[in-house]
Amino acid sequence: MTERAATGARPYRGKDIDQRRAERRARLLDAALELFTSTGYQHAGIARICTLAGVSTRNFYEEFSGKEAVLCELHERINAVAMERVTAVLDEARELEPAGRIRILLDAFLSGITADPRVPRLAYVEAVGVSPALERQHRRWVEQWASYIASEAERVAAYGQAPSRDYRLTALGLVGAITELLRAWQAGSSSCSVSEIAEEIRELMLDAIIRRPAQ
Amino acid sequence: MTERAATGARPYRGKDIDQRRAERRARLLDAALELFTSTGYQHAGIARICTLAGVSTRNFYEEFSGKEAVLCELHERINAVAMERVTAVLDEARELEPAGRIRILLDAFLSGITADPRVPRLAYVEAVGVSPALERQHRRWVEQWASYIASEAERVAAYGQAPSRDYRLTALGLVGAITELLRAWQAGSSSCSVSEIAEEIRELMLDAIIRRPAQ
DNA sequence: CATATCTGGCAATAGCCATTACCAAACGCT
DNA sequence: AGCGTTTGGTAATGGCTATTGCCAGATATG
Repeated sequence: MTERAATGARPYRGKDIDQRRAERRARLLDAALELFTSTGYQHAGIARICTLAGVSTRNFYEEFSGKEAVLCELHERINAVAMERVTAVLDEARELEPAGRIRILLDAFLSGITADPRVPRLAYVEAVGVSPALERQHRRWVEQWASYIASEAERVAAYGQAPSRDYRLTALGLVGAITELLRAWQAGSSSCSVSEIAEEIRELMLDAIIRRPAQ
Repeated sequence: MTERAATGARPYRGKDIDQRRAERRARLLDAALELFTSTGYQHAGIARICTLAGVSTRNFYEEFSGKEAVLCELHERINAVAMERVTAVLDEARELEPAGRIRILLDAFLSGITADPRVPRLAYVEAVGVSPALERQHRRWVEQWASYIASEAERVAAYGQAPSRDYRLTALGLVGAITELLRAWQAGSSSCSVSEIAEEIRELMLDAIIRRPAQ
């Protein structure tokens, strides 16, 4: 009688139960991305997100603990997807010379992140200064990107094209440079093109890594 | 009889009327800076700001139109003060060689902005993604700082130590690098010292400006 | 075909907080 | 010293929105 209560894997409305949950989740994330980047995170109401997603508020709370949880997941996904893409591309180019790897890394990252202008907007504007938790998450990713860049720099150094030194701060600065250029790009789409940004960052990065020992 | 209503410059409680207003304003700004950077802008209530400032909510609305106006003014002041300081220092060093000017510029900016950790926190974390108006204000200042750096770079170029080219994007990236390093510094005070940041940015900047024509 | 069970939408609730009306007290002028 | 005016604190109000309880409809199974 009551022992069937724990089933839950039975198809219901043509689809599996957690399949529908997943679809709702995806629609909610899409709608949230849209609203967070148009009306802004603060002024985006849960009701509106649900309406846009075609999901009731009841179901919203079945998936997320609140608005901030949605923002967290979006932020996490954006970074994870970008990181995965970059890692995959760099794994392909294992035999390439270090400087070429950096070019590849940047192209992969930038083409991915600028495919949808809402993505950099969410990651670099809307998700800033929201809560201590999100701030920690953001710092974690920044550190991760920085150490990724630093390890590539060390590879260049091992190749003999750059001095052997601690690249942590340099990498952190480069992450900031990329972030700011993307933020500017996203704010006014007329000010500069993606290829210009890519070119600029590439030069900035190579100059910072292949640095003359001292001045 | 009623014509005296427009006076308002008569001393009231020992002090002039607009003098007291100015003092209240200052106290409110101080209290807001403190709360915005501790509990965060969003979760900082107007009542708390007033309590901390020793000012009633009534007087708050006499000075500011709302919480966001306070944040705007803080953001504006921080940038204006920093810009003034940098301009003053550079005016002194009019005869210095261009590369030395850049060193001076950075030292002045960094020593000023890091004197109070709350300042970079407010400018680079709390004031981000709050409203379209604040975002515009932020962009205005970023552009201003970037063009300032760009003009210094052109000075280096004119001196013959750097190629003559468009430095706008480079400067924008450098602003981002500075911002990110300060954001990291402010987040965890143990990760890096101000002097390390200063050193790093100096190198980053000089390398980016005194760039080999092409590679 | 009927019933027990699950699902999801609607609307009520409840808490929070900005904003302002009002009143009491302080102050300067005559 | 008294009065009219200005000041400032307090407390009420009003609106907004996140959150959840409840019910009607849908669904699979016996």
